[in-house]
Amino acid sequence: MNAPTISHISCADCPIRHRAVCARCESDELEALDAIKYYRSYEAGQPIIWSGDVMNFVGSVVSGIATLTQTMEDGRTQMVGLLLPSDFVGRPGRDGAAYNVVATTDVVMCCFRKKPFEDLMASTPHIAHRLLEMTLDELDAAREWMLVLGRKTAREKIASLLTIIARRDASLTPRGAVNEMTFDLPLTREAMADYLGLTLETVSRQMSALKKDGVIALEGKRRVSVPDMGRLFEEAGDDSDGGYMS
Amino acid sequence: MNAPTISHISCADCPIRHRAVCARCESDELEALDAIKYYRSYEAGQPIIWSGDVMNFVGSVVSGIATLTQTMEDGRTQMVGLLLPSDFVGRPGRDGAAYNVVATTDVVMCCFRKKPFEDLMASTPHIAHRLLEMTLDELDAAREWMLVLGRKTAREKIASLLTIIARRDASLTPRGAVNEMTFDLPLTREAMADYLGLTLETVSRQMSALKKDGVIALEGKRRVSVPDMGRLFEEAGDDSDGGYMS
DNA sequence: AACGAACTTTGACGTGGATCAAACGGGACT
DNA sequence: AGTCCCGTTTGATCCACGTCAAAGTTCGTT
Repeated sequence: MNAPTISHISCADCPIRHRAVCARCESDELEALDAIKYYRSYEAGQPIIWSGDVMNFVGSVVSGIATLTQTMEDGRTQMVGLLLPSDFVGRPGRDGAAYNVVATTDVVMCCFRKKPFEDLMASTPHIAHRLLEMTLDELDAAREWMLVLGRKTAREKIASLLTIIARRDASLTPRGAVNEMTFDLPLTREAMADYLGLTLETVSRQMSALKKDGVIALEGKRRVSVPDMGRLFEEAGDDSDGGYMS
Repeated sequence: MNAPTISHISCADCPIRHRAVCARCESDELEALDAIKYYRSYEAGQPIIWSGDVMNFVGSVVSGIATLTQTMEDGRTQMVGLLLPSDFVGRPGRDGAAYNVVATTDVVMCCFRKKPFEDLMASTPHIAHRLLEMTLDELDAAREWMLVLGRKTAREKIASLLTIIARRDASLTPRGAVNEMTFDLPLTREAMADYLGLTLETVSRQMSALKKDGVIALEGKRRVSVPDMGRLFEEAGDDSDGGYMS
């Protein structure tokens, strides 16, 4: 498993402080992006994009958390991606959205109108390359998740999700390689279930089981403490530390 | 769901007749690709790339079928992609392979050494753009498959797989929108199970059930006739015809 | 403080698919 | 023709997770 590349598309003065702006950014690129950007806010629970809609923008999440989901006619839904600050939304060159994007907390997006962005992409190879790297990262993540969905038990699925959230949280506020950590779950039990291909009851039961077994501790419903990250990786069935240690 | 973009990377004289070479190909691009290409053959069952290996090439499948799989320590394996002729393998800019690639039939690949290919990419925006489109297609496919793995029943999973193979087969040998078709299954029951997150016994049982119910007919073990594609799409739980009709 | 709404936990029970096991092709060798 | 090997089918049983139902928790509102 390659460590995800840290690279994203961002205008010059977007308040994304969560990751360093890509070192290869040229100032003229930033200015050009700056000229076509605008901000949009969404409230928790509000849809950002509906599958099939015409999408006339692309953009990055500045703050908050959004989910990418697919739904069947009968209501069964599967989350196919989790969007955290600095994540990119949109598919240059495609007109329609393929998934539902919903804000799970209040969300601020930094948007670029699609046409000018595509023009900029055509004239700025760096941006196209970074976009390719980001898309390859997403593809890796999606395929890793296919293994989780297809072959892991409920307990392993929960542990895998906690691992992913812990890893992303650690990369937002780096503190070196530590063996214990605590973080907030940004998802309801139902959203976790949609991510994992489980029911919310099973998620709840497995969370309780992991707590009983001392793998995690819960403060309230949402705050999770992991006394031993190595133990959590084992529970997830991962053959590595998932790129968390370094 | 967007119809997948038909676009791929191919040298000038590769015998890929299965899809038209991208119309935007400039002849100088083709010549440049031609200069760095070489062919490799693999026998059925032979590994092409092992996860974690250093990959010093990228390339396209010319003939045959290969699978992309991930494996856990204890042997559980999940297929994360199916490579048919004209599909691209490799991740420009990445050194290590993230998955196992195995030839399921005899396979011929048209390879490009990675470094020269990356140089060419840097100097030829068209190639980078096409690669981005292909990666976006793969991402869409992976995410669609996440819904299958996470939320569909065994019977729906089988029907979904048959739908995909029928669709790809139809695009290789176009014959207009027809309601019945027959094709060869390029996979063993075990490979189907690995794709679907099931056991081979369950795959076999569900195939028998679909046969008993008249959704499919089997000639031998591998040849499948579908008297009514619409019926198959319904069985797959798809809200659309999966892009097959046109 | 009392209420209600949304989320979560827990229990009892049913079932779809996994597991274990055995038999059944069909093609490639003697 | 026989037999070996590999893939496939089918059967019997089990269990992880889904389903249905009820109670508990948290938090905002009156």
